[in-house]
Amino acid sequence: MNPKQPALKKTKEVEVVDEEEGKKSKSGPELLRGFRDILPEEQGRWSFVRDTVRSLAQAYTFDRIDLPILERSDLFQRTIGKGTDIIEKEMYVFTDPSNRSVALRPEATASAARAYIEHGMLDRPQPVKLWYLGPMFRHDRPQAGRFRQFYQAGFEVFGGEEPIIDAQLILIGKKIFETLGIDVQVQINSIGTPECRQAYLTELVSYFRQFRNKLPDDDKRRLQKNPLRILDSKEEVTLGLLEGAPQILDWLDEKSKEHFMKTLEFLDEVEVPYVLNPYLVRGLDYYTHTVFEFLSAQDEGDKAQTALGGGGRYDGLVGLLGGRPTPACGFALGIDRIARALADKNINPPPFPQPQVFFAQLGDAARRVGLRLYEEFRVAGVPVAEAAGKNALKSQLEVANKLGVKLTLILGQKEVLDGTIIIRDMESGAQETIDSKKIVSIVQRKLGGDAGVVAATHSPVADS
RNA sequence: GCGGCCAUGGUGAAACGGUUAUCACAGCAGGUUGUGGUCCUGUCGUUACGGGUUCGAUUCCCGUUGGCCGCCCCA
Repeated sequence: MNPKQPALKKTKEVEVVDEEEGKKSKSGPELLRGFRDILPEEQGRWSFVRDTVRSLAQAYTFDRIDLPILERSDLFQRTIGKGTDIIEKEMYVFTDPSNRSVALRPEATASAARAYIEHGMLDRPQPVKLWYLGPMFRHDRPQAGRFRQFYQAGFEVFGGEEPIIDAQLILIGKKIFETLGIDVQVQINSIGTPECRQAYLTELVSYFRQFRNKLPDDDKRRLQKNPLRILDSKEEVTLGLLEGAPQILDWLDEKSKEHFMKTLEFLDEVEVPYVLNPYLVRGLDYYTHTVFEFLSAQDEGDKAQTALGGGGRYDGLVGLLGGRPTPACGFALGIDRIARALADKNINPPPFPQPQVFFAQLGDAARRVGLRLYEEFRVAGVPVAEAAGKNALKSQLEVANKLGVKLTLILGQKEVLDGTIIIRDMESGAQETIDSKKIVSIVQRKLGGDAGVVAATHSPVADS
């Protein structure tokens, strides 16, 4: 294969040139830590997840919104909370060429709130229901089901304070998992308003202060930094102490209590089972009232990476960002983890429809005619596979065989001259030569209903 | 960010101080002229990278990078 030689040489040269910065010399290109490629063979599962999210979003009349991946870094610093890990050590923050501090979004709720304010969505009929899907970035230590670039689908409702909104969001999440065939447990809690939470925190801290010397280091640190987190400690000692600790539900004001009770009632109404988890707290500062998580029901016991989604109410967020105070509620789903859960459960979504027809050509005259034929088939909605780079008929048939097509069309010099084409049934090996003008309709007839299947199922929308 | 385990071709494995690193699958090229699914042959790796110990290293040591697991945290 002569033509390959120069190409190879060229890539080598390029590599050498690229070396100036890094020390890595002869090793190939490498993925950045925590980043990954989602390969064609995983796309079936991913599309299944994305399509399910999309269709339920539409069914519940949410409007799609696409938000930028890069935002001013203070958007996240102000909303997520200065003390949180996300802001303190996980955010990709850098200075852009115009010397502005920007960040790769670690989540999208803040962006959605920003968009809501910036585009005056408060002038639209409330509540405004938005959904999105896209990559998020956190510089966390990678682990199974945890990547530095990961995908989230999110649902946000702005401008509604009714508990029915909380309940419906939970229902939507639950339905998405149901459709996908994944069992999840809904855990729910209320952390009330910032005011009653503050009162509770004071109480909680003073409770644990008595046992300060007994506490493990991790929990001492939490007590200092983010006392609420002590609630989901895994330490034996702390778990024991927790039993006597004040419970947040007892500290909720009347309004918060009512909101929570109503949310639960609505959930009962639509028969969404939930587990009341008084220790459930979330990592972002902006939450108020209802918080919830979707946990993989699979492997209880060890809690690692089983949170497939979570969310809650964030009534203060829009106001915090300078908008008119607007109640809001939402949740996000971890697409990577869901895709992984499907793989673990061996749930294989309907595969991408494979082409049923293969086109084999011999010589340039046939290639030329083939190019035109290919268009005819495309217009007729019949996808045709080919191996245009190959010359020998034998190797083209090998490919056709591997693809498992029903029919192979063979076009050589002779057929081009005669205006015919050979159609070969791959199963029986039977061949017939037919008028090339009739080929599309004959193929359609031979494929019966199958040909049309192809177009429908998966719609490749960029990034969604 | 902390701790532990690991790293052999595209994939899955073998060799575990000693001659040209073995096997399977996949890929590519062939087994004469225009016909697939079997078969045969060839080809595909500076054993992740860098350094050290040694007469000699895939095998031992150190560093880097990456993966996995636990913690932290989160989706």
